[in-house]
Amino acid sequence: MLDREFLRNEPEKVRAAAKNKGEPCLIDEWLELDERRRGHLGETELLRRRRNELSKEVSSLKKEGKEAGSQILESKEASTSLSTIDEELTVVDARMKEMELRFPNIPDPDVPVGKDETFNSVIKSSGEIRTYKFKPRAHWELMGEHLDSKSSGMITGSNFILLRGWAAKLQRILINWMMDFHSDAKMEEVWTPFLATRESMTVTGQIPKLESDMYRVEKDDLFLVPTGEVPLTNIYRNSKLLEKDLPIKIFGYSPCFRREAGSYGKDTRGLNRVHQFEKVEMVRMVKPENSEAALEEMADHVGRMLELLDLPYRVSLLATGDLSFAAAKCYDFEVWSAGQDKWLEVSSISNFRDFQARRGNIKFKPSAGGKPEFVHTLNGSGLALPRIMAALIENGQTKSGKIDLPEVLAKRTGTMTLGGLS
RNA sequence: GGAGGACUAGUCUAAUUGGUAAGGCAGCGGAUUUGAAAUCCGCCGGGUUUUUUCCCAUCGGGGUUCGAGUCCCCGGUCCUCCGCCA
Repeated sequence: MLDREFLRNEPEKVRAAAKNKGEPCLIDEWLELDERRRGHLGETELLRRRRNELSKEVSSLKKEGKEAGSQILESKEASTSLSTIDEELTVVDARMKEMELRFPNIPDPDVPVGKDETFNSVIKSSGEIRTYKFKPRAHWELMGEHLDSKSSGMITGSNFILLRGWAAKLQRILINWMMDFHSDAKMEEVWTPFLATRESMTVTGQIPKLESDMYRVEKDDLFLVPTGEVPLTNIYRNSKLLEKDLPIKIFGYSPCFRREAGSYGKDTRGLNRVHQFEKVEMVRMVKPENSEAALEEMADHVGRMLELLDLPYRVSLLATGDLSFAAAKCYDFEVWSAGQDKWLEVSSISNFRDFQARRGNIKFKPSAGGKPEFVHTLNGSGLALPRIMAALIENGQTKSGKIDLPEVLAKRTGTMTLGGLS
C-alpha cells in the first residue's frame, strides 16, 4: 500500500509505476474520491464539534437540575445530518481503501524499465558451466521411478511431486542443510502454520491481485500459503517494535501451494513447475535506511549457498514488468540446468520497502524519540527445493546416470554418489 | 462443536453503575551530578494545524441515547473447561 499523502501529491509517479509494471491504475478516480472525502470530513468535524459542545451544556444543565430541551433538540438535529454525511463518507473511504490495495509498489530508480523478463539485467554470474562427454540427461530421466508421477497423479492430479527412495531422502537432507545454514547465520528459526487468513494474504500482497492463483479452503476462508513470506511477515502484523529490536531476521520452512491458473503446458515437465513445492524462506524487518544494504546481504547469503552446492548461477535485477506487485526491487537467482540446457529460477530476493509494513501496520519507535515509522520488509528464498533438486541431479550426473553430490551434502548423506539408471 | 471469562495506548492498570478516557512502568529530551543512581520538569495513540485549536480513537461492525469504555445485537482474538481427535 502506498501512503495517501504520496498518492495525493505524486499521482504521476503512481501512474508511471503502474504502467511500467503492467498494472491498471485508478489514480484519477482515487483523487476525485479523496477530494470528496476531505470535503465531507470538514463538514462532519464541524457538526461533531457542535454536538460535543451541546452535550457538555446538557450535562451541566442537568446537574443543576435545569431543563435542556432546546440543546437536546439541536443536538438531535446535528446527529441526524451527521449520520447522513457519515454514511457517504464511509462508502467513499471504503472504496478508496479498496483501490489503495490495488496500487502496485513503486519500483526503485535503478530498476530497469521494461515490459517483461527480456529487460532484466544479469548483474552477476558465478561458477563454471560443466561440459560433458555425453549428452546430459534431464532430471526426470535420471530420477526414473524416484519421481513417481503416476502415484502423485492418482493422489492429487497432475503437476504434483511424489519422491521416492534416494530422491525423497535428498530433499529431506537439503531442507535440513538449508535450515542449518540460516540458523548458523544468526537468524531465528521459526515454524509456522501453512494456512493463512484473507487478512494475512492481503498484508503481503497476494490478495486481492492474485487471489485466483491461491488454493482456498472455502469453509474457513483460509488460504494455503503460496510462500513462507506470508506467515513469517504476518508474525509482526500490528506491532510497534522498538528500534533496538531491529533488524529482525527470521526464517522458516514451508510448503508452497500455487494453482498457477492458466500456466499448464509450459515448463511443466518434471520438477520445473508444480502446484506444491518446498521452500526455506527468509524474512527481515529493518530500519528504512538499512533496507538496501539488507537486500545485498541476503543476496550474498544466497549466493554462498549456491556456491557450496557447487551450482553455476546467475543473478538478475528484475525489470519493472517482471517485478512482483508488492516489490520495489528484486534479484532473481537462477541455476544452470545441464540436462535442459537452460536457467532455472531458484530464489528471488525482494525489498518491499514500507509497502507491506503499511498494509500490515508494522511500525517501530525510533530510539531518538519521535513518531513511530513503518519498517521496511524484505524476503528471499533460501532456497526453493524442486529446482535445486533438478539442478543438483542434472549437473552432478555421470555417464552411467549416477549423481555426484557436492561435499556439503555428501557429509550428510554419507555417500558421494546417489541413484543410477539400472 | 459446546460453556464461561477477558480485550483500554509499547506494556500494566483506572474511569461516579451512561456525562465526554486518568495514571504507573518502559522509552525520549532537559535540569541536577565528577560520573551514575535517585529526584524534578517536559514529551510519549492517529489525523489536521502556525505551538494553539479542533476532530477521531477503549478488539472490529452495527444499535439504543442529547451523550456509550460503560447498555443491547453480530463478529474476531486470547485464556480456562467440556466434547471430538493425531
